[in-house]
Amino acid sequence: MKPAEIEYVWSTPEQCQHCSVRELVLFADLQRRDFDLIHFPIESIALKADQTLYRERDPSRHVYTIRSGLIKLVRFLPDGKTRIVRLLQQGDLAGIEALHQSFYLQNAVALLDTEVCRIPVKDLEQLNQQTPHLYRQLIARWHKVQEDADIWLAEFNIGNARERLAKLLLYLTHSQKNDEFFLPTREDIGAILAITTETASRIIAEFKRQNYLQTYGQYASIDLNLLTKSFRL
Amino acid sequence: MKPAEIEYVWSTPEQCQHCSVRELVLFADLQRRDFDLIHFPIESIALKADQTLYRERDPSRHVYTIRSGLIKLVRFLPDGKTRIVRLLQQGDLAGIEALHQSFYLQNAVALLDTEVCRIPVKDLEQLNQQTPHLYRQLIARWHKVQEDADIWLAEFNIGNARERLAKLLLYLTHSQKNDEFFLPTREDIGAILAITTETASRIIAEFKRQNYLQTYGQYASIDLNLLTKSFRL
DNA sequence: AATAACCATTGATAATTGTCAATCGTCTTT
DNA sequence: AAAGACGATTGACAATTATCAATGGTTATT
Repeated sequence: MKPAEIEYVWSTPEQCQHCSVRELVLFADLQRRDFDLIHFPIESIALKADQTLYRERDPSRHVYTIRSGLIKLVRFLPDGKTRIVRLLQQGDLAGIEALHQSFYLQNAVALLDTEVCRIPVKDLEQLNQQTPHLYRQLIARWHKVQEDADIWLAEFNIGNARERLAKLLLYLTHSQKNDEFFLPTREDIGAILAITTETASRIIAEFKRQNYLQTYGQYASIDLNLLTKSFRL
Repeated sequence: MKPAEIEYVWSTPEQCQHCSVRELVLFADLQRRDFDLIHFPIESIALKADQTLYRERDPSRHVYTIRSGLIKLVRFLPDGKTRIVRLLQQGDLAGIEALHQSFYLQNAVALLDTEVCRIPVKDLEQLNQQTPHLYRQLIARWHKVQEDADIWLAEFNIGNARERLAKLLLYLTHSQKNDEFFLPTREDIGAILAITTETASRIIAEFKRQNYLQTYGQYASIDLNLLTKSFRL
């Protein structure tokens, strides 16, 4: 990306069409002059649903800022089972482990059509040495890894399946501006909560019957009052 | 800690008695001259088993390097249940979230008599600005948070209770030099694996009967061959 | 030594979840 | 429109785990 383009983006973010830096929350603290330091290419990548961004053990030469859409981070276990260890959405940084290790730790797969910006790690590290304005956001990203891990470990893995699914629904709504949110397939819900596809399906169906949940294709909305009261969340 | 003391530690690590910097793996990459930059106090703290180092939502003004012992990071859920979200041992950094947030995310409780070094965050941040040799290790610590979280999410929460307990035992041995390792109480095992105390006890007892496991008070050792073959780990 | 406190273990039973299989609904392809 | 593919749902039953309760063992305290 040429400096002129960055300048353009920086000055009139509204008009950003391609690979907008405005969405790169990782660069949120950068000052106008910091963008002059960016001489490396940042490519915008459009992923279709189900496409893989990177795989576990792939050489990790880039990190990816998510501009829109939804990414699942998946780990395959020796026994063939799979586990979704995190969901990433707008503003999140995928592949952050590239900052310390030469390969990725998980598989990153798009759940929806998803746009990401690809940032070379080498250049990012160099930029970090040239300006102090990046560091804070990097730490913030690492911090979010820990926060999310805590939530996933503590909230999504304790109590019975109904309670866990209720917490997942809350998590999915909270990260949306409007009421509707993307509801993963029952198989993916199972991989998130460590339950079977059938159990996930049964509970989703039950929640729909009890009007806790309405679904519209792949999307859904919840009745927050009913749900929180029923589960004391 | 005075520069002279640091110098002393640096030159003859064997003779370190109090709050040895040698153990501070966070400072592993620091050069001799970097230690001259450390003008802030690093206190050594001795925790008895069951003592709390810090609590969730406490103001987070320090990070803690663990010199010896074992720390559990605990989260209490609204419904009164508790979950152990990570174990920290020698070389690990407790309270790393202090680098980005003004309060701790979890409760840190010693499982054993534990020695930690207390490092003020403000000073650590300043040191990080004065020398480039700290950054790498900080990233390494954040990275480990993610690695551990992945393991805990993927390994300890999939499969039935017996498989999960087998994986926990492997995890506990792998982090020890010798064969013996600290075996948490059945209640803590339950809080790690999201099973009840009784289930944990039943399986531990079963493993002992099958000679997968021998216990010696709070410590234990496993028959690695038997265990891995029985569970294809 | 006796008692108390605490943790581990075990039993009996209920509740939850997994497994295997069939059906339903929707969407795509022919 | 018909057939096929795929995911969601449901049923029946088995396996696992939780719950409630009692007992055993160890350690600390009196």
